[in-house]
Parts: sequence; structure tokens; C-alpha cells
Amino acid sequence: MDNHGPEAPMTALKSDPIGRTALAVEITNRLRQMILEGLLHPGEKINEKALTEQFGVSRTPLREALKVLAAEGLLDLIPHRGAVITRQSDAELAEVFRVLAALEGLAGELAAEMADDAALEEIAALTLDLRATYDKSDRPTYFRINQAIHKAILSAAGNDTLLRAHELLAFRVQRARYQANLTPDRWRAAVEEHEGIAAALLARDADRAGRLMKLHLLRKFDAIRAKG
Amino acid sequence: MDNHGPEAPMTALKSDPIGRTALAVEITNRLRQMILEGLLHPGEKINEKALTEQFGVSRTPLREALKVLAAEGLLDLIPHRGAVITRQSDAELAEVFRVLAALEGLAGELAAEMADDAALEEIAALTLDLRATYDKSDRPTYFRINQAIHKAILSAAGNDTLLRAHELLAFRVQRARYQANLTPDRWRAAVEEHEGIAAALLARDADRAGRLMKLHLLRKFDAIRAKG
DNA sequence: GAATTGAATTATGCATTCAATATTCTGTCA
DNA sequence: TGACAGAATATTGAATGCATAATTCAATTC
Repeated sequence: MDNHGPEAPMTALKSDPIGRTALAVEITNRLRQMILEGLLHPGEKINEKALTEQFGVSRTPLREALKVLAAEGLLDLIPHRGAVITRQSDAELAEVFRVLAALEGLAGELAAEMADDAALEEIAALTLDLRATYDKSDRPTYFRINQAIHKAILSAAGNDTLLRAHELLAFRVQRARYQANLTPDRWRAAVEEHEGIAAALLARDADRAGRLMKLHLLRKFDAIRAKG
Repeated sequence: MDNHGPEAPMTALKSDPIGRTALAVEITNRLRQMILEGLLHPGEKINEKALTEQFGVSRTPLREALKVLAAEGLLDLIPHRGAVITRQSDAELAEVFRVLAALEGLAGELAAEMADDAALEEIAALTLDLRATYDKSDRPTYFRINQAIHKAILSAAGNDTLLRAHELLAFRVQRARYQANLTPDRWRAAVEEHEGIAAALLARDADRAGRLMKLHLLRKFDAIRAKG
């Protein structure tokens, strides 16, 4: 698996081979990472000067990075008053999840329609692994495999636009660290849902795969919300 | 109706009352408009100097605007080589439409679930108007009302995240001017689809409203593709 | 003692300047 | 005539500087 993770989103289509990445995109990625990891707290105001000193760059590329992150919805740019990390209300979290559910539903649908057999078998295999980690109560590995499955389905859909739209929204809920808590009931149900999805994919039942993916996301959100 | 249109997307949450908009956002909007209107052609390279002279500003705010538009997917930023208007292949158009269909489907679903009666009745009324313009073969008005209905449903969904995600993708297909041609058959079918959607909304049948909206979009795309 | 006004400070918005890379032009050679 | 090498030019990337708006803080007034 590629290990660049969220700090290098696939936006970088044609970055030149050697480490000659533009400062602005480097800063964008670093800042996004910091926000996602919680080093910068929602509601917190960003001080340009402090960051330029921390990064050792001038304000110009930093400000360009801020514009990009604002476009991604991670920051609010308030005229003459600077950038503020967007705070996410419960209501907004609900909004985002609803959209994510629709997008992942579409991913399931498209994966069932268009993916090649190998991709679907890989997803099925991962789902077996998921069950195994559940049986062993291995939470960290479970989370990893769960992420891998979702990513695999998104990829199998073969729609970069979908991938990008999903990525943007996923950034915004990642901060919620919604995976931190998982009740036994929810855990069991989630595994079963995944098995249902894998089955639908193998059966090439696009409609069912889509519906199950969507439901899976909505249930996941219900579980998060239940915790408060 | 508010008349700021696409040149002032709802990103501007807290713009200060008096006309003191930042240059960078002004330029962003102007440039986006120019791209959407086709004044800047896909594949065309953007010359910063030329644009700074045209707008009468320095390169700094212009470059910030370019970063934002690149984040929106309207431009590709190639290191040391400048910005290029993204050209949309047929494949990409198909991708975007698929996602748009999912998003509008969600909008229909949410509108049926959450909108207040007044909003739904407004949509129903607009749908009657739509039928009337169809009967009169008044294409320009038809297009206007059609747009208004879609916008009204999106708004009725009461999900700003959905609205924003939709807006971003809508920008990208707007350039296709897919409304320019409309066969008699397709036109009739579209009106009927809209009536079905309005009925589902009034019946508060979220599932049906969602499915019909999604289908409506997919059919619209089929019609575009048929033309080539 | 709390509130308010105005000066001092700080931060932001934009323009300008400098540096590095890419592109174009010109002359030479095959 | 066409291809190539190298200089000249243009363009992009980043830093600095300046103007303006916002924030802070102290002094004054009620």
C-alpha cells in the first residue's frame, strides 16, 4: 500500500519527479495534516507570522496554502481577520455523513458494475480478514482493514471525481475521530454489513451493493451520534 | 431571486456588509465566471501577466485565486509552467454526472424527509410552470424554470454540505453547455420525470423522490451523450 | 470601579522585488 | 534546409516592503 496517506492527496497529478515540489503545496499538505491530527484546534485562529517562522517560509506561499485549505472547507477565511479552523457542529457532522453515505453508496454501485473480478475478490478477501480480526478482538487491525476495504471499494468504482469528492468530505469528518469508540453490538453489526456488501459486489448486484454501502455509513454515523 | 449567481458562491459566509470584498475572492469569481462562460478555453494556458494587466491588480491576489480554482478542479497547476484550464474528456463528463446524479438523488431524498410544506409546494408550483412552458415550447423559460426547480430541491434538502459539493461539480459540467440541445422526445420525458419527482416530494416518499431524481440526472446525461 | 475613547501595536492585504526555471530566439554545423 | 547548442527573454516561485484595517491597552470620564 502506498504510504503517503492524507498528506499527499491525489490532487498532485503532475508533480515533477525529484523533490522539487512547490512550497505552497508542501505547506498545504503539512497544514492539512496538522489540522487533521488535531494539532490545530477547531475555532482556533491561525497566526500567519507564527506559522511562517515554524515552517521557515515567507507569508506568500503560506497564504496560498490557506486559500486552498479554505476552499477544501478546513478553514474559514475572514476578511482582515485571518484564518480560523472550521469548527464542526453536530449538525454539520450529520450533513457530511449524509453526503458521504450517498457517495459511498455510489461507490458500491459502480464497483459492482465496473470493477474487474480481481478487485472484487480482493475486497472479499479483505472482508474475510475483517471477520478474523473481529473474532480476535484486534481493534487496531480491524480499523486498518476497515479503512482498506472502504478505500478499495472507492477505487474499484473507477471514478476519480467520486474519489476526490469523497476525499474532501472525509477530511472534514476525520477530525471527529469517530472510530475511537465502538460498542460490541455495533462492531458485530458492522462486520455483518461488510459481509453483505462483499456478497453483493461478488454477485454484481449494483443496486444492492449501493444500498448496503449507504446504509452501512448511516449506521456508522448513528453509532457515533449515540456516543455524543 | 438573488442575482449574484455563480460569481458569488455561498462560500462567502461572513463577508462584511460594505463592499470591501478581498481582491483575491473577487478575482476568483471573475475568473471562474470567465472559464464557465467559455472565455477561457479548456487546454488554454493562463498567462499571469496578461491577466494582472486586464484586471489591474498585482500577481499576488491573482495567484491566490488560481490556487483556489485549481482546488475546485477548474484549473491544473503545473509546477513552473503555469495554470491550464482543465479540459474535460467525455469520460470525465460521465464521471461527474454519475456523482451529480447521486448528489441530486440525495437532495430529493432529504427534501422529501425534511423540507417544510411551503418549500415542497413551491417546487410543485414550479413544476406546473415547467409543464406550461413545455406546452408553449418556450425553451429559454423552460431552462430557467428547470434550473430553478433543481436549485429549489437542493435548497429544500437543508444540507449546506450537499449544496456546496453539488455546486463544485456543477461548475465543472456547466461548461459542457449540455442544455443547448434537447430533442422533442427527451423534452417530453424530462417534463414527466419532473412531475414524478414533484409528486414523490409531496407524498413525502423520500426513497422514490431520491430514485427519481437520480434517474432524471442519468437520463439527462444519456441525452447529452447521444448528441456527442 | 466600569465603560469608553484614542493612541500604539499587531496582523492582514496587496504590490514590488529578487531568484530560479522554462521558453524562445539566433547562430552554427551537418 | 534541418537539427542542435547556447544565449537572450519571458514566466513562474518566493521573499520583502508598504498601506490599511483590526486588536490591544492605557488614559480619561462618568
